[in-house]
Amino acid sequence: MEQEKIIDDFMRRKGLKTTKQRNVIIKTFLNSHSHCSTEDLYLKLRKKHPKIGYATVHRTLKLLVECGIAIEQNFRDGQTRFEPVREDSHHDHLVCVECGLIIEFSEPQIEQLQQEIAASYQFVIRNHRHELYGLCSRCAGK
Amino acid sequence: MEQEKIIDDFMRRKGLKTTKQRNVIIKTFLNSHSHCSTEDLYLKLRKKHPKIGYATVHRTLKLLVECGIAIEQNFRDGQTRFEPVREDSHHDHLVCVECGLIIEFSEPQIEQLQQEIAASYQFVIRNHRHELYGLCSRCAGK
DNA sequence: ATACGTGCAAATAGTTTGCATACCA
DNA sequence: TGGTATGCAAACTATTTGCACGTAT
Repeated sequence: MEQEKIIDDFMRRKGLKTTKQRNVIIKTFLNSHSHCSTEDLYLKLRKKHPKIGYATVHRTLKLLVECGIAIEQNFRDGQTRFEPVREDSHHDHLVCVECGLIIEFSEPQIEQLQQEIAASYQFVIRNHRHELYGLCSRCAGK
Repeated sequence: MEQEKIIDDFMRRKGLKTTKQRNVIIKTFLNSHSHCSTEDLYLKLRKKHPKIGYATVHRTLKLLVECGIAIEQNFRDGQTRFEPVREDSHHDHLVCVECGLIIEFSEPQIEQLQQEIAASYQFVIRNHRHELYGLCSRCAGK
C-alpha cells in the first residue's frame, strides 16, 4: 500500500522505530471511516488492545500529521479530529450542526478562485479549511 | 450606534442587566482591531480596569455571540478568537502560519458556489468558515 | 547496547462553573 | 427587594509531558 511506504520512509528518515502499537494504530486509523478524534480511535482500539495507551494513540496521530498522511480537522465540537489524506482528491466539508453528519465535497472552481485571491495578496497557500455549517436534509426536514 | 441598539434590545428581551463592566468590555471589543481572544481583551482591559475579571470578559464575549454581534473564530493557535460582525460585509481569512498575520478577503463567486453545493445536497447553510493558511508576502520573501 | 517508544499519571492550557458578595431595575 | 452580575478560585476538557520501564534496531 502506498501510504505504508510513505510512513516507512518517513520513519527511517527520522530514525523512528516500528512497533506493534504504531502498526495497529495506523492500520486502524487508515481503515476507520474518517474524521475520528484521538478518543474515538483510542476507544475503538481498546476493544482489541486493552493495554494501548491514550498518549500513544495521540502521539501516533501527530506523527501521521507530520508525515503528511493525516490532517487535523476541527469541527467546532471541541475535539480535534484526524482524517487520512488522499492525495488525489482534496475535499472540504458540510457539517450538520444538528446531528453531526459530515459530508465531503470538492469544487475545483473554488480551489481556482482561492489561488487567485492568494496571488493577489502575494500570499503562498500551504493549505486551507473550508467548512459549511448548517442543517442536513434530514434535520432541515424535521 | 447601530450595534448598541441591537445589544440593548437583546438584553431587554432576555431580562439582562446593563453594568459598567459589560459596557466597557463591549466598547473596548467593538473598538479593538478585531480577532482578539478572551485573553487579549482581558489584558487590554486590565490596564484601565484592573478589577475586571477574566470570567466576566469571557461571559460577555459569549453574550455578544448570542446576540449575533460577534462570531467565534479559531485559527489553529489553540485560542478561540472573537470578531465583531459587520452585517454588510461577510469575509473570510488568509492566515500567515509564520507571523500570525490575518488578512480578510471576500469573494462573491465563492459564496455563490457554496450555495450551489449546499443546494445539491439539500443542505441548509447557517454559516461557514473558509480560511487559507500559508505564508504572507513578507514571510514568503525571507 | 543504546536510543527510541510505551503506559501511566501528572501537568498544562483554555474554558467554564459554583458561590458569596455587589449591583441594577 | 429580588434577581442578575461579578470576581475569585476551583472544576473541567482536551491535550501534552516526565519518567521508569520495555523493546526495536
